[in-house]
Amino acid sequence: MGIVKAKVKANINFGKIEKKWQKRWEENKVFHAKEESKKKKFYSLEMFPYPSASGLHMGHALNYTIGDIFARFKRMQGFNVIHPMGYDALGLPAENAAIKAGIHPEKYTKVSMKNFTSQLKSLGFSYDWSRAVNTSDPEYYKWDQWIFLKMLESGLAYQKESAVNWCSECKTVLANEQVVDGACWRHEKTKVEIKYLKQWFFKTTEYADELLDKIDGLNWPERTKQMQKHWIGKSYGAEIDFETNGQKFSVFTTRPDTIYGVTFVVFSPYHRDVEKFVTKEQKKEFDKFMKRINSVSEKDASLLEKEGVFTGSYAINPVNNEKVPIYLGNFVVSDYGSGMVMAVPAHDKRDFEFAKKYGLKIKVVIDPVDFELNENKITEAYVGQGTLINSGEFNGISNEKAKDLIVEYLSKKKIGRKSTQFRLKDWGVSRQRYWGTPIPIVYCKKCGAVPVPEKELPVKLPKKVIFGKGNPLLTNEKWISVKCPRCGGNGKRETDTMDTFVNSSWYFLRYCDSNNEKEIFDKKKVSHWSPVDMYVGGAEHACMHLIYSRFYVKFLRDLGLIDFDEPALRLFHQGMLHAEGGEKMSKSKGNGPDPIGTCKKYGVDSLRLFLVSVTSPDKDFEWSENGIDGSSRLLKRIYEFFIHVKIGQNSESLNFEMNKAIKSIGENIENFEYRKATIKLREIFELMIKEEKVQRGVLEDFLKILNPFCPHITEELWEKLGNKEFISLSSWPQFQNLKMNESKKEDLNLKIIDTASKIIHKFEEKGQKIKKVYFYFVPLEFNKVNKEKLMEGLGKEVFIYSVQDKDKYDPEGKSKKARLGMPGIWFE
RNA sequence: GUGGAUGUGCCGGAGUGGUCAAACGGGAGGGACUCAAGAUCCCUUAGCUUAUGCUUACCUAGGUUCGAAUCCUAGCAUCCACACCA
Repeated sequence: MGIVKAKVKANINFGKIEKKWQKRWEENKVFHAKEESKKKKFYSLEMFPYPSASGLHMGHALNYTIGDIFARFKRMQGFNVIHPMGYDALGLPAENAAIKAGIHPEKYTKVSMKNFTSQLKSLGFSYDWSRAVNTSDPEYYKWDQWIFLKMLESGLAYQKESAVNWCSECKTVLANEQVVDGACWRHEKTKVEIKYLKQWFFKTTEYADELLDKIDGLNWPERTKQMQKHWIGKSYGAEIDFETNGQKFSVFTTRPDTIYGVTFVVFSPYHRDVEKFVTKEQKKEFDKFMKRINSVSEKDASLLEKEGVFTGSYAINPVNNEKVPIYLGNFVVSDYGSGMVMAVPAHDKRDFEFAKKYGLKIKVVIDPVDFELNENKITEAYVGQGTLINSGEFNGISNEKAKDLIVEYLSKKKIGRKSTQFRLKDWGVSRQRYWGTPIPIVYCKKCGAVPVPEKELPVKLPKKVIFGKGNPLLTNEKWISVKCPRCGGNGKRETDTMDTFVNSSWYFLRYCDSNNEKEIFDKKKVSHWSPVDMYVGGAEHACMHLIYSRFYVKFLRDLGLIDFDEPALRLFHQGMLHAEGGEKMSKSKGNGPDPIGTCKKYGVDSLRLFLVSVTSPDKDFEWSENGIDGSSRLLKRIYEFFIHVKIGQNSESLNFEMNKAIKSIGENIENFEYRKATIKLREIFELMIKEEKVQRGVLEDFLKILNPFCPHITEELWEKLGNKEFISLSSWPQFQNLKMNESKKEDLNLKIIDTASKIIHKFEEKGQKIKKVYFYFVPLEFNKVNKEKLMEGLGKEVFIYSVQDKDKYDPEGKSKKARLGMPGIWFE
């Protein structure tokens, strides 16, 4: 019999309940978003996933749980919520699978997406699946191509030569991530070479100022904003014209005040004109140097020690006509400024290091004033302030002042000018691979690069290509050969595809009208739902994706397609999930718990609750099997309680506490303090089970505040209470100012008496006699206290004031200490 | 190096200047129920000790205050991001 009893007790079957409600939600289109609603809209979005073959991982589950809780909460608050999901389906892994396992990327992606969809559905997220987008669908990337054409028309898309990583074995370009220790990921022995290809760029720099200026208006995490600012990196300085072999080139500097201290000039090895400067004598050294540099990834380059080589040429400093040697240096960034720097070793750390290494001259031009800087004994660069010396007519001027004066002087002489520079580069969008959006361009011998006409879009990816050698698109001759759209002559298609960040830069707009076949989206629909009100995703996208989408939105706005400036008003980054034991989770180690398996074992609601109750969602946390067991236990107890609870009048204090919980949990969710909310839920549950009977309203309120976290079990219990409608569509309980105030007033008096007598006791212990006690209350509380009670409780003469009283007796300004719950106190 | 964040008991973490030996969860120990296990429930979990008691406690050192985990100053440590941007 004991076994039977146990069975009855453990009667909750999470899996069955989950399936039941997921099916009902879907059948009743509970989470479909419709424009006609009179309610205020709310756009709740999580970053869409790349559908990889390995399926959903716990990080996804965390990301989407955080977003789903928010969306469900907003829905209950009465907003018309749009909460879509889709797939960022184009990308390298699918192509790698084709190369390594012979699976066509299309098939790989289809299977992965199907798998993702069923997994996401089984986790009970409240998505409107009817709006799903798939970026590998020609009906989607058609609009990527359309935007490309618009960029081209606006002069924002252009071609220029740019360096790429090249593997001579694969005969293909490698992404930075495919470069491992300077060699190809598939051919360890094949060193990566640098090749220059003509590639397409988007002029992100055109919007640099706006991208920078609008950051402050965003309700985004501070560090993300900081990162974007740094990424855009606006700096003020001057361009100065140097001359060599009769050719002028301008150098950007933030330190024009040190122009007289230039002792050499350094070019980036990737500078376009580098070879022009290399003399015959230095050719050998130059070649040796270039061989050592074998990745375009500046990350790699930055790990190298400072290295350089003399070109054999000299440049002339325009202010004093000094001849200085031209070097190449691996620390100079090719895309920043003009790809070259004037080196002032005495006053710049990097230049100093370089000069020491190659025995170059060091010339001091700023006198630190409080100590002497000797050129022969200098051990590190002096980057501080001071007075100019060795600087011709500018000697004796403070270097800060000299900055402006020298720029003025340069402009007058027409050898330089004021300038601002951005670290932000134009966005190179060409990728020499298959599984991306084809660039809608045809090359014609007569007409050059000709855009494919809009009505011929989409340019679809051909299915028949060969993977593994070179760019797969080059292997389909039939697809490549087309007539030139302009002259009708023989042309060839562009075989580069676009960076996949292109696809993700505007997907959130397409969600608003994802099935539109006629246009990119309906303007009205987008302006109804957008911009995104709440965006949840990983911090790793702080720069790339989140800048590119801001850029796209500004561009589409200027095209007149949308009427707002920023893609997402509020942003939240979830924390990183670590495997049990603290290591990073990785597929290779196999130490990541699988969300689907976990749900089967403990239930979806248990997982959801656990994911947000360990720590605050923006902090990293460690997976714990025990922890989820704890969450699961709580849900079982809740279920158990609801099955057996007697409905009837409960204590007044439970009503009061429930009311408080409604308020604070609502605030907690709004601020992503999910953990605190779950703590309150536990507390209120503990109070509830102490009651003999509980009112129906209290039970329902409890289910409602639990619903965003645990939607399945709450639907089930909601129905068991006799409700016909979905709890997911019910409204968040109203917070009311309940009575209880009476007793609170008592509390305040008692509390003050208690505290004050403690202090009095201390004073009197020290031998100080106290006769009078003065209290200074905040105005709100001033009326709530009772002077007689205080006198009685303390046995002293009591004076009470409001903080605002002008003629209060307050010798030590104790009234300033008053706050809610505790007055300022002064004794005599 | 630059920018940001953080330091609380065995662990994860709440925490408003007084109600803090510090919520909640996990872990550990003990007990109840059971033939037993699981589940569930109860208790304990800084030290002395068992008293409405004392001592030591919220990174360290100072300070403000009648009173500090909470405010200020300095230091130390940890984490994250960007890393040679001229």
